[in-house]
Amino acid sequence: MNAEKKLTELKREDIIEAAAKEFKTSGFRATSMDRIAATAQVSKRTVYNHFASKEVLFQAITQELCDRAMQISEYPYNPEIPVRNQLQAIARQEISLLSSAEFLDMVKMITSESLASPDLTRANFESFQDAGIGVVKWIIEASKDGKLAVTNPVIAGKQFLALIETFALWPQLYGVKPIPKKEEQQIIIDSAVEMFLSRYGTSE
Amino acid sequence: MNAEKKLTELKREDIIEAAAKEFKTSGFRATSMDRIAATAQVSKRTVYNHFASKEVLFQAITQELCDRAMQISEYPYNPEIPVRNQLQAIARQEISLLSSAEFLDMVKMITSESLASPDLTRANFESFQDAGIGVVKWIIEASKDGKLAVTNPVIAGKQFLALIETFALWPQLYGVKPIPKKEEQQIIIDSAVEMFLSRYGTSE
DNA sequence: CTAAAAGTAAACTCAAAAGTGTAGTTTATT
DNA sequence: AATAAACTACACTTTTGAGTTTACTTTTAG
Repeated sequence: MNAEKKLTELKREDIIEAAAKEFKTSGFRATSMDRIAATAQVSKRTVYNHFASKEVLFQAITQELCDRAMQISEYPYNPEIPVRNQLQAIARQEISLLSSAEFLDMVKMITSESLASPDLTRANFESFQDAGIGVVKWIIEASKDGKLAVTNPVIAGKQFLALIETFALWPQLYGVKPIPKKEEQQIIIDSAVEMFLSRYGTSE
Repeated sequence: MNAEKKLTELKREDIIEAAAKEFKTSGFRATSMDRIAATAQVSKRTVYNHFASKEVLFQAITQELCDRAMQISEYPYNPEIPVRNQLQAIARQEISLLSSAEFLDMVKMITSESLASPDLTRANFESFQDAGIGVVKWIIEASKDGKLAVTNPVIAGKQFLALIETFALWPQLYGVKPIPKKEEQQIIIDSAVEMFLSRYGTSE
């Protein structure tokens, strides 16, 4: 009787799924364990049998979402392709991450909690810290190859991401603007790449 | 017996001051009315005599802080001064706003609440919306004067602010970095101005 | 001086929500 | 079939915090 997953595993998944949904829509404090149990269609006691406390459950979820969202950001430099094209590709990649509802929900969730209780989300920030590192590496390689004139790659990397985030992350985080559509994304990409290359591009 | 302010006015100010302090450090939900009363050295009943509810008190405070923080952002264009210098002045002004602990506390406060309950802080966003408008106006004037080659002033304005905020606002909001010191501020200003002019500067 | 207006302390109601204990039921394993 | 492990319903304790009531004191204004 083990063709399917064991009951206890199924329950655990139900709980995680329900909690993720509730935390995303309402945040940590506004979500009660009773509600999570109800949504998961599971006894509250079962929730506590799997997760010792609300905080443990929250961290389990954010950490998993965080890891999943962050793993897509290595950009190998390729000397055969013009830097402009590579930059566009990087920007496209970044913007597609920012434009996923899942990512945005996670940022909201973590932001709203981190401001109130920094300890709860400290682990997540370690992930975020390294978010821009892929771009920086790429910039260093491109500079070595003489295709960019960058003296401070970390600053340059942040600038590049800032030019994207100011249109495709912060306004959405505050609910001021919806996630940009394809054409808007293209405008954002072009404006960022154009500015970056104006500043740091060489001959080309 | 009216040489000084009336008692009731003093009490009201004490309450506002205490509430502002508590909301700033702990946010809306984590701050209790008992605590505000204690900090203000006032009876809890007195708090409720002045402010009908916690929300009313919160909105009174954020709105005032918001108005105060936002009024400093008109940048008249001056054709006699090189655009580079004017841009530096604008950047300095912006960064000095972002670098005030008061402003940052307010952003934290409003952010953490707005993500959990958007209604509570909707009024504040109207103020924020117009934050970048002074820069945009300046860019338009400078373009008319032929000193900048900008096709979309709104985008350009956002980009300029983004280049500052990515170093002097977002990291501080998330508690990752402290408010930048004078020398760091200068680096931020220079990097933003340099990039902006590389992209949009004319002859010069 | 006196009445009204405002403040005070402390006990109170009420609701929400975290987490626990228990007794009984279902599922899995041997 | 029997036993252990997991789940369930539900009652329970405890804490926290918003907002109120009450009985009393202080301040202000006529």
